[in-house]
Amino acid sequence: MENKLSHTEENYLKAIFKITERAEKVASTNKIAEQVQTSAASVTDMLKKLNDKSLINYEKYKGATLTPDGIRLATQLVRKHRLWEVFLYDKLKFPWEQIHDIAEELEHINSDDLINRLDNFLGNPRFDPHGDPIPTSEGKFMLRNQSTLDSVPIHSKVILVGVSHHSSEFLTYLNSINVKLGTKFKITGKNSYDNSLTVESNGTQLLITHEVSKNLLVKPG
Amino acid sequence: MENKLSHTEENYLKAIFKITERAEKVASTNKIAEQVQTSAASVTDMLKKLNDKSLINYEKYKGATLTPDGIRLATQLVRKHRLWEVFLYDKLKFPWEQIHDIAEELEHINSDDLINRLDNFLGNPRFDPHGDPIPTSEGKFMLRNQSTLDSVPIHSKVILVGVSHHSSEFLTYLNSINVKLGTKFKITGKNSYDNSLTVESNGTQLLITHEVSKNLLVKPG
DNA sequence: TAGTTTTTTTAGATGTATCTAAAAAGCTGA
DNA sequence: TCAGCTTTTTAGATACATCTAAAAAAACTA
Repeated sequence: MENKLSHTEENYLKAIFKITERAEKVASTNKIAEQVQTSAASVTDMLKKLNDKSLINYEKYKGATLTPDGIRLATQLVRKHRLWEVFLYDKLKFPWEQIHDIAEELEHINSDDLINRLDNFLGNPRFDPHGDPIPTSEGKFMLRNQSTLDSVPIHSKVILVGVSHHSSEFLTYLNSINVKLGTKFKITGKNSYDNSLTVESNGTQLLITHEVSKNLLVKPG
Repeated sequence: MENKLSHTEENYLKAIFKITERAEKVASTNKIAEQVQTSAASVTDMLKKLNDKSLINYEKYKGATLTPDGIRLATQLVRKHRLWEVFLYDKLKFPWEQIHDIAEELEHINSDDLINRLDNFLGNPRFDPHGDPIPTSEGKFMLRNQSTLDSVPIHSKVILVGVSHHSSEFLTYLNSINVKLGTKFKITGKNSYDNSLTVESNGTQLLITHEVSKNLLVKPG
């Protein structure tokens, strides 16, 4: 845990964190390969290496989980990524669909002093421009009671507080229908045959497909 | 010139720029090795590679100079480095002796949009916290009529506008004698046997060695 | 200019991150 | 359960950046 990690190693840790954070208990070789956009063979090599460094628990054919050290490092990477996103969005006025890729690079810069000063400079934000919580320097996440738009009952009134995909395509689509964090929705209809929704927002009616609604995080409002 | 360069390649370009910017017409293998802290053999390998990419002119045993493309890239790196230094100093309130090393990492992030937005965010500064000029996005440098403190006549009054070494040791020493950009000096004495100076600054007398005075850039004031 | 010293290059390794192709292990369903 | 499919690993290459040791070229200097 004393040695600095390469960018590549850091990206693998983040990928395993991301995979095991949601549904899966362990991150399989193929899932990781997909996440870091490489071959399964390369992943196997890296898993051995990270296992030797005690950052993951890995056994042949059984996938990987993060060790406490691995979790700590991955959480700090997430903290850095999200704080840089706030900087790019709030200070440099980048549109939200462009911040992810630049933050991917900035997050690899290693200086605790830098990131803590940045945190203060930004006013210690607790959520990033996609609505994701920013871990504290101790690794604690702020939790929020939120649900996905596809799971709230008809006639509910909700506020968009986050998006669970950060791709430029998805966010650009949301821009085009004038949906952003803070946008209020009232569910006016549910179509059970394709799970699409009709909602009222900004005084207009919108059709939201299931593919979109399951990636919109909302709270009652 | 279309391919992205590795951090290492960029560091070599910067090193050659730095060497040929001052005295030397060409950058020798050994000078470069010293600058990037590696062996002469490694430098030879890299010079061949950069020559193949048309970023430098290199002939065996004859050292290297930058091509126009190489100059353009090196200048953009200098621009990025110095703008990040302004950010770290002005916005994050880092002391000036700590900003160089972090900017070394930040300068490798590639996004013209990022750096131009940063420039605007910082108010389009023309000099960095060490007093070095920041190139414009077109690669133009602001020049200033300045001289080194060791070369001004006795009884002159001058203002410190730059330092030509950025090492943490040197800058920490200047902090300790309460010298910073903008500090005014009056030369009260010159000791010809060791070229040290006595100066009046902030109402107190200081002894400045030749080693220090030749790295202080001043303008009349 | 011829010998000596310095500088630079070549040759041959090492370690990291990657790949493809093929083998091995694991899973699944008739 | 075992044949076939999927997943994962191994084996063997490639490319990059680096090193040390030794050879070659260039630069001094007496």
